Amino acid sequence: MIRVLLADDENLIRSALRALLSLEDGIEVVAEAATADEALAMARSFRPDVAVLDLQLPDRDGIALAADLHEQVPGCRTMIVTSHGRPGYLKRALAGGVGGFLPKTVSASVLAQVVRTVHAGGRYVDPELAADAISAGDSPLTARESDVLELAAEGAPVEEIARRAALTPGTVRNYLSSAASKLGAANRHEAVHVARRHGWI
Amino acid sequence: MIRVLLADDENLIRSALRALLSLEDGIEVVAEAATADEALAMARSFRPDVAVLDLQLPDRDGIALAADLHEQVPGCRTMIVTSHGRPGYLKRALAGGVGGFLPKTVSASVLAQVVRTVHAGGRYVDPELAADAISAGDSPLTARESDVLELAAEGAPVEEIARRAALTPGTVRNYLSSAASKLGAANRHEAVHVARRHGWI
DNA sequence: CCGGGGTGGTGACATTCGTCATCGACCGGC
DNA sequence: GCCGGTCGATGACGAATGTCACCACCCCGG
Repeated sequence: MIRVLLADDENLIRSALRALLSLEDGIEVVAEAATADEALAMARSFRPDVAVLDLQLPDRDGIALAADLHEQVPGCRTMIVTSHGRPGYLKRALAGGVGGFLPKTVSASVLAQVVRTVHAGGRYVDPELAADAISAGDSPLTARESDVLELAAEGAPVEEIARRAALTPGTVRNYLSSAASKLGAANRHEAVHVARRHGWI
Repeated sequence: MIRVLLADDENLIRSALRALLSLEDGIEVVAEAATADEALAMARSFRPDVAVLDLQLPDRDGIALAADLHEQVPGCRTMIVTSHGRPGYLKRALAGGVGGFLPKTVSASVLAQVVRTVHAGGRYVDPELAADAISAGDSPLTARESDVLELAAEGAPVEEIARRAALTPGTVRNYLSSAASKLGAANRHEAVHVARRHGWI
């Protein structure tokens, strides 16, 4: 019997997934959590075999949670289910030792199959997401460029970004400018959109 | 027996909801659709009592779909389930005759109860969303301001917005300026964020 | 019929932003 | 030890943007 932990902030989805997985032979949902912290606590006490995580949790993202789980609950394999299959996330997830990465558009039988695959130590990535990730490639941005672009995401003026990044306004504009040109955007706001679409910020 | 149509682009969620609702007495899922067009066609042939719609469908949003359903499939009541409970959407939905509006964070039992309430001709709105909507109030933007702000959402320069809106760049700047000041934003990009958060665009 | 509000426009002005050249410091690899 | 890349900064220039004042038109309600 594969013991599964579910982590998703949406109650409805969570209980729905539970209902789905319970219909499968050899799979048992032993715990549910709505936040990453809750999931971590649950995992420590219930010791599940596989953790099925949503990518976006209220307190932090599923990738960070997976890393914590691997560290604190050895023997618990992880897989991520998400609505927004940005290529960058997939790379980060795989680099973090996540065993499966699926969009929520897959069918229930695929989900159950992937739970089994991951439990057996295998890996599974949705073919379409994989294709996106390969064609999208790595982020061309440097670490600082990503930081600054992220701070620009809310539409704040350069001066505020500078304060929040502890940089000179001039430097901020340089980074934004180079980021925008790397992303083929006309300005930083379009650059934010491009980077978001690729999962680079 | 309440006959239900499910419309959600995410296969997993859809079949999970089906599994959930099927556990309830007196509720039967008679059709599933992944797009608005598909849902419309399904509804015409299956004549469901209640349509449970996702807010975001690939071809158009759940509110527009609900309007089409009311027109083309009389006797079919509608309710919307969503991950993103922006206040503006709720208002638009209720104005469009939608009977129920829920976030996906509700429990399965609430969902089933709301299906029954809506089927009986009643209305149900998640209390928290209702509170948000009331406190958020109406959009302070005029029709044109909203249009222009929406075109600005992708970070396009003023000139492109002007072309796409068939306006002079100067006029566009006037609208954006007044929209930003109404929203308490320092620039149009921040204004876009504020408007998005409230569901006004 | 008059006023107010929304729409669409013009012109001017100051500010912000994008771009570029250039500089120094630091770190890694060859 | 030198070279290249990233980080951080400065200054300068032109273009884009935000802001304001003001105009005209239309429509609707009082």
